Parts: sequence; C-alpha cells; structure tokens
Amino acid sequence: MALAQAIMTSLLDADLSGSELARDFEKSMGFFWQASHQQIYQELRKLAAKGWLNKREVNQSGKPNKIVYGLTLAGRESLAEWVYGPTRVQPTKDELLLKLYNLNEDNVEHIVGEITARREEVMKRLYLYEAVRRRHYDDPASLPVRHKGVYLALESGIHQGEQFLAWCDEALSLLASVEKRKA
Amino acid sequence: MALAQAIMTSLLDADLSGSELARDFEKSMGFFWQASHQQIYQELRKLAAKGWLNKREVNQSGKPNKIVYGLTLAGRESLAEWVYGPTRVQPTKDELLLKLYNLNEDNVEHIVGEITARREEVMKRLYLYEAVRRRHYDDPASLPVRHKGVYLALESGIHQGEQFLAWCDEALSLLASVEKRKA
DNA sequence: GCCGTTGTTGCAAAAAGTTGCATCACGGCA
DNA sequence: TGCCGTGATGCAACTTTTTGCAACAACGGC
Repeated sequence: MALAQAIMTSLLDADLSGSELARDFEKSMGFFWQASHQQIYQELRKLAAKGWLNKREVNQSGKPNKIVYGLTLAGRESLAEWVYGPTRVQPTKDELLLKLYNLNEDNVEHIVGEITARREEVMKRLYLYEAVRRRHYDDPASLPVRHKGVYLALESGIHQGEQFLAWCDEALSLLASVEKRKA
Repeated sequence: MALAQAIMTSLLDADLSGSELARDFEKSMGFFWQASHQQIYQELRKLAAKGWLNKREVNQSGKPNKIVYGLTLAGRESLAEWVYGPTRVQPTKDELLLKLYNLNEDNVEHIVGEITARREEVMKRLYLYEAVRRRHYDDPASLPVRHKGVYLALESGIHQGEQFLAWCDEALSLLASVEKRKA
C-alpha cells in the first residue's frame, strides 16, 4: 500500500541495505508495517530507478557485499509531500474472530487454546514495546518533535496490546462457562 | 486470505445472494473482514464449483433476478474443519502511524487534523457497535454458544475502538504542545 | 580442498486484492 | 417510445503480496 514510504521512512536516520531493512521490518517499523525481504528488495530497486534512493556497494569482511541505500533529496521531498496526501488504513483481518463466529460445543476447547496462545504472544510483544518505551521515551513531553511522532506510534502498539489482553481475559472467562457446561 | 471462510460463515444462518453478501461485508461481517463485490462474486463461483455452495436463481419484482447461494453439507463440513487449522492474522497497516514517523513542525497541524478526523470516524462506528450490543447482546452469559462467539467478536471491535479513542486523546494532547511552540 | 552453514541478493509463478468499466433487467417518467 | 436511474452480476487489466526457490560469497571445520 505504502511500502515505498515505509522504506523511505526507515532510511530517514540512516542508510541501510536490503537485509538490514528486512530486519528492521521485524522490529521497530514492523510493529505496524510488515514486509518480506522479497518485497523490500524489489521496492528498493524501483525506488532507486525513480531517483528517490541512491545505492552504493559496501564490502564486508566475513560476509558477502551489501548494497546500501540512502534517501536522495528528491526522495526526501516526495516523502514530505506524501504526508499531506490521503491516508489509507488496511484494517486487520484476523481469522480468530472469524473462527469465533463458528463457535460450538465441539470446538470451544480448541478456540480457547488459540486465544490462550495468542494472549501469550501479545504479552511478549508488549514487554518488548514497554522496554523500548522505558529505555527511550521516558519523558515524551521533552522529546524533539519527530521523536514525539515515533513515540506515539509506539504508544499505539502498546495500547492495542493492552486492549487485546483485556479482551482475551473477557473471552476466556465467558468461554470457560461453555466448557464447563459441556463437561 | 480466508475470504472463502468469511463468506461461508455469513451463509451459516441464511442463504444470500452476492449483492446481499456485499452489503453484509459492509456491516456485521465487515467489522473485521472487508471484501469488494468483485471479490465476492468471484469467490462465490469458485465455492460453488468446489461443491461447497449451491446456487439457485430467485425472481424479484422490480429488480433483476438474483442468484442465491447456500451452504452444502460439504461446505459446512469444510468450514467446521477449517476452525482447527492454522490461524493467520494480517496486522493492520495504518498510514497514519507511518506519517507520525515523519512528524515535523511543518506538518504537525495537518497530522493533528487527520487524527481528529479519524477520531470522529471511529467514534461513529463505536456508537454503531454499542447499539448492536445493547440491542442483541445484553446478557452475554445467557446466549447460546455460537452467539457467544459472535458477541466476543463484536466486543473485540468495541475494545479496539475505545482503545483508539484513548490513544487519539493522548496523541492530540502531546501534539498540542508542539503546535503551540511552533506558533 | 571440499562441505555445510550463514548472509545477501535476487527471480518467477501464483494468489489475493484493486480499479474501472460493462452488461442487462426493471421501473419511472418526460 | 426513448432515456435515465438503480440493482445485480460480471469481466479484464493491473498492482500487491506471498511462496518457493536459486545464486553466490565467505567462513569454519575437517
């Protein structure tokens, strides 16, 4: 959808290679934007062709060479303009909610298991987010402007995580009664 | 991703035509699954070909005929099995969060506007969800099993909405200080 | 020197989703 | 009678994303 901008945003602070970007997309940026390495490499070449990124090859000791990309002036300008354009949201599609529509006595147990597992996952991610917040964003009001934005994106992830945990608890407690009745 | 199952789930209670389904996907089911009518019509034909749906033409007065689809036994069985398979989540991709990473003195105002607009939208949807909850799910504990699942899916939407409103307030209050400093 | 492992980049086919338009039936109305 | 609006279904081209795999460099061990 806006993979190009997600990549360019990642390059705001530092030049990165495809593999470094791919790793980034599993951490910070990946908190709210996901992309496979195949997607990233392809997009990088497109962006370089458009003149929004420049590339240079960097020798590495012990590893194959990497191709490091950086924003050009045109790239920065296009990104800055993009902010004023229309904003799209691609709402979550969660098969778990779909499964809930198919709840019955036979599969409650399985679905409870899935919710429990998911709760665990989300909790782990939440710990990670909160560690980052404690480490870098202790006093949001005093942050430089751009970092306030980054902080708010992180906060959004934290809010969502907490909300999800609360929902899990509600769901598990409601479904516990179903399981009992079944037994 | 699992459009087939989303459609079949919609057909659990009642047989529907393509256009009726498309309307559904903007309401109840659409709260957590979106699909265009083109996607739906295509998928319906695929599912009918697989033997999971049956179709019949229904004459309508004042409108062109519609083709109504219903679950076959094979369809119901495949759906019931699907519940035990792996669950995928397609996390939200929200360009607004991406834009926040690009926050600066120049665009704060615009971004504040976007957040405000989004807050409004979400609030409207939330009213809708809550109306449904009051109307149909007043006493969750006493619902039949399957409806408990549907209720929980709705609850998930409500939680998310409330969380988002809270986040907006936090964001707007933090960004207000930036705007002031700018002025 | 060969072999497996890891890291980096890449290709290609398939699936999923989007966009824009086309068709056709019906009714209302000028 | 001709024309327009609406509702229902559908086609085709395109873009985006996913899946699975390939090439190749370096290093470590043997």
